[in-house]
Amino acid sequence: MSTKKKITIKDIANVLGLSTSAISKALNDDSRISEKTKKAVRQVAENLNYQPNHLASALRSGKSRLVGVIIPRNNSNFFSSVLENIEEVLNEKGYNIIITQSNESFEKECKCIESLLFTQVDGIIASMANETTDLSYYEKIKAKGIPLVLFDRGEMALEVDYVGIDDYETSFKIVDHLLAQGCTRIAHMGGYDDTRVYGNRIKGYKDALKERGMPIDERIISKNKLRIDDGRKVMEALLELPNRPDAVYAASDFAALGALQILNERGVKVPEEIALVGFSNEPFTSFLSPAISTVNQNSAQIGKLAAEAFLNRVDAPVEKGEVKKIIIETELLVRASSDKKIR
Amino acid sequence: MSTKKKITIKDIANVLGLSTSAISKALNDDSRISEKTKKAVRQVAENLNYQPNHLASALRSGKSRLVGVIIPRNNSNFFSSVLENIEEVLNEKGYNIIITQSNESFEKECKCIESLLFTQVDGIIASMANETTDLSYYEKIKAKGIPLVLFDRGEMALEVDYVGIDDYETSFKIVDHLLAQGCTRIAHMGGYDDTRVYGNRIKGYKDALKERGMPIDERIISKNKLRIDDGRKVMEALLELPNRPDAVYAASDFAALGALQILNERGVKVPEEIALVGFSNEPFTSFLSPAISTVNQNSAQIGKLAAEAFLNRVDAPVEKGEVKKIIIETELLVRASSDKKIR
DNA sequence: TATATTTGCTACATCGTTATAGCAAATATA
DNA sequence: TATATTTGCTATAACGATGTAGCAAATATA
Repeated sequence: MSTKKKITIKDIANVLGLSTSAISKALNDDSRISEKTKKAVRQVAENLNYQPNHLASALRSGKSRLVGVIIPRNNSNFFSSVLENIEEVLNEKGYNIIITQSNESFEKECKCIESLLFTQVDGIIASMANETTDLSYYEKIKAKGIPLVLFDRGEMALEVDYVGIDDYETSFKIVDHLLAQGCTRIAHMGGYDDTRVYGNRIKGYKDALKERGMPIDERIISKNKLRIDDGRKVMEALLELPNRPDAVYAASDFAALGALQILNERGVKVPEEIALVGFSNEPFTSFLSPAISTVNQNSAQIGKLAAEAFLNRVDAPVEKGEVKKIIIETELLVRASSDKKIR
Repeated sequence: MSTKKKITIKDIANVLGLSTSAISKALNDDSRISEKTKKAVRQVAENLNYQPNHLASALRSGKSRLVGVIIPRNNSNFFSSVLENIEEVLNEKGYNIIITQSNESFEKECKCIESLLFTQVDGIIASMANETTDLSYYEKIKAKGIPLVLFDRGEMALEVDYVGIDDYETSFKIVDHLLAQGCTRIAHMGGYDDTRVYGNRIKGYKDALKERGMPIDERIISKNKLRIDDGRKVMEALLELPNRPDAVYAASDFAALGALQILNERGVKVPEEIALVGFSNEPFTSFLSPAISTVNQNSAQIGKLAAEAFLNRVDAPVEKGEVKKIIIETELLVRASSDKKIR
């Protein structure tokens, strides 16, 4: 009943009168073992219900077949979709993933790295916490020669592979869309611009306006944490202005939600009086009325590409192999909140 | 520069002219090593930037200090909150967690179990996929003597520790609340009743009505996957009925959302004409207008208790130690969708 | 003072695999 | 037929830690 006794390759070896090396090779499909023996070994392994001891092989081979993933927080659809795809790609190659959450805290992020290294992961795929500016822990990973791939929240300063979207370019798409809707005064709810992502969105927004010959008014540009409440407060302030904006581009769906709540509460017509666009395609944006236009970041693709970047690094020589920065296309999802039905 | 060379206890031993056993013992704070030596060892370890090899100690000690967690899907707030708390409790005790997702598929769930066992986890904390009825894989975990804790989606059939809410009792709370609001015809959007969770909610709903002397009408009880679209379809059908319900209790927030969309689209006043209550406290329920009343499942507590249940199993003799079924209180969050302001 | 106990360490085996070297038999090549 | 190569396996030593046995010196007990 109780399978207390653990079956090892030694047991298989005893049954077949072979050496443990032969068993190990047979199970790993080594060319120097005859087909006949392999078949017999596999048969016996199954009969005995043999389960390879991962720890032993990892210790001996120096490969744990474990990949650590660090995400800021697992409450957004974006990250859970990225994770799902990383897992799918890596599982196929025999890797398991260990997921850790930094909770947007630099300190916790360091702990995550520590414990992943402790667990002897073969690589780390990470999205940095917003508050992280000290890159020494990431340098430590690199120094150990462990493949490191960043996604979404990266740092160009770090010489590592990166997969993300073009935030700058996406701001152009949004601004152009709003201009095409006839908007002439587009406000921006931005994140703190010391994070690359939000900085680029702000920069793209300003450059787009400039290139289209529109004025930039700092009074309708805000920077904060982009939570629902931030969106509410900023929207309230915007409505107080002598000349209201006729569009709001929020760099986060949560801020956009806050803005929409205020607009609905005040009876401001969306999109007729003020058009609204968010960012990230959180599922709830489509639940609301009006549904909020937003940006699909192709999270599935980001996950797949990040996993593949890791796999390439494992094979390819790590040293001096020109890091890859992969930027993928975003898709502007135009919904009711910014669709004036103009043709 | 490149720390290619790995530092082991052997290196520390060489520096100090001691044996490796002495180093191991010193680092593990063995009483048979003098304070002076311990201090010296710790000092050298730090100087050399020694990182213990987890695989080696896991192999030798037979304890990996890894705990596997299986969740159906990581897109709900509930699971991500449970995870966060499991991690917090276990990290503190020196455990790392490996998160796997079954995607609600029995087949994938089996793979998750396989790969967790392969990774030699010290225990598994799981919430079962809805379609799982064959418990043989879970029996396999038990047979191996590895602590197993189920949460939320469990099976009484399995003799293992369990942490969850009282779905049956919660249905009483909801029905009573709706009755108190003056509702007399309460519809139920339920899940498939072969899953314990949904079965209990349905049972609680019916028994509550019975106990309060209300009739049960099968025509206003539906069973499906409780996605947004299911909620929409069922709500449409309910509105077609000759005698509409004046309240809807949906066993999922997503179904409740679908229902609300239809009600809003048709101009049915919520809660005046039809009151609505969901289940799970997904964040979006509070974003909507009207905000949907729902049930807070105390996910944080579930996570903490599940982790603690595992820790207890590790210490306590596993055999015949009466399994613990922990049921925690839920909280009904009354919001606009069911609050008729009656006193 | 003789014996028992404690202290502080060393030597060695071990966890379950895999990597390396090597060897006999079978097969290919000259 | 003699030599080279391939095939199919064995023996042995790791990987890096830890647990057990044991031993000398220091300390306690009789």
